[in-house]
Amino acid sequence: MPRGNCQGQGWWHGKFRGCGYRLTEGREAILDILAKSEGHLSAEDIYMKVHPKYPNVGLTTIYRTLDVLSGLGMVYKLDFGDGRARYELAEGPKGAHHHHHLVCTDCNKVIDYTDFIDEEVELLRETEKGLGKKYNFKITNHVIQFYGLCGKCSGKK
Amino acid sequence: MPRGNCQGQGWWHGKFRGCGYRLTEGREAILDILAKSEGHLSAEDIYMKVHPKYPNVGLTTIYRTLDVLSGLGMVYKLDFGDGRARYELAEGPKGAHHHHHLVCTDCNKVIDYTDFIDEEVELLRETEKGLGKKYNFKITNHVIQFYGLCGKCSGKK
DNA sequence: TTAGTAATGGAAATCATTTTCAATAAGCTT
DNA sequence: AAGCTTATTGAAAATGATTTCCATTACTAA
Ligand SMILES: [Mn+2]
Ligand SMILES: [Mn+2]
Ligand SMILES: [Zn+2]
Ligand SMILES: [Zn+2]
Repeated sequence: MPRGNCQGQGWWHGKFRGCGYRLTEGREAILDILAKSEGHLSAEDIYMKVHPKYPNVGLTTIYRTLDVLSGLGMVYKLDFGDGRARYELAEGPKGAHHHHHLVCTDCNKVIDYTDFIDEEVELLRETEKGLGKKYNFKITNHVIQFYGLCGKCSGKK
Repeated sequence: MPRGNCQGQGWWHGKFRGCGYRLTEGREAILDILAKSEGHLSAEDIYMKVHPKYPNVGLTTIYRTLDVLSGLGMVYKLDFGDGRARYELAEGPKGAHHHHHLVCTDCNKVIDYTDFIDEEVELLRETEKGLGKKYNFKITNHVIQFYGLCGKCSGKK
């Protein structure tokens, strides 16, 4: 039963099974919600969405599954500073959609942006290579977030 | 008593007072610890260090002060995924020391790096300008972190 | 002084996430 | 199809970082 690092091929059935995980109703439900919701959902958000159709899937399973998924690199666990973790699919059914985030520190609005992504990604690639070598790190991921005030919030009091 | 956004001049006495905050023993102690510790301290870490000398400063005050400080932009509140917030001074007594982070997802070791900082900062400046205009955001801060396995952890089992 | 208000600490409350544990279900082997 | 092994599960309880309460104290300005 090979666990651990199982970067694999296609979509989830195979990936899951290939890594020794069992494919259960709850796990599929969660993945489905993540795939179609296209947002930044908290564990509880997901629970709310899964519950109507699968009332027997508990919050604990949501947390556990999210953990497995982010361990497999299928899901990113994000922190926007609002006290709860948020999750998004690493890549949709039809390929990646790499983006970074713009976060309003006042109302917590989050914008996905892809502008400048190419330049950023290129620089990141080089940086990762350089840092990896210099500090002997095997870099697998990065986070770039800009914080500030959205239009609505900067025109407040 | 002008509160809120008080981006100011020099070092803390002035900044604090200028923003209508009172400079108290506890606050000074916390700032001192942050200034000399040069790490990524949690609220409790700070409490531990402050307590011997100022046994009458409570954890609650640590949290409150840290909040004020990050509100003033004097301190960065960081999340490395280990379940507690960590703090670092935004700029030391002798000027800024802008850096980004390299985080081991296994042992939570954190490395401050300044390599590539110039290129990164330049790109960030442009990106901020572009994003700010396009999304009508007043960007005040950014976070760049690379995640991966440190040498020790990548050579594990 | 004196009043007005900011700041404090200790205890209690919050609340997201984890842990425990007995029950159940997946996938594999007959 | 039935049995077996063990991953997975849900509910409830535990955890633990951060907040909130509130009565008390410390500043500041007039
Ligand atoms: Mn996103
Ligand atoms: Mn740092
Ligand atoms: Zn906003
Ligand atoms: Zn490590």
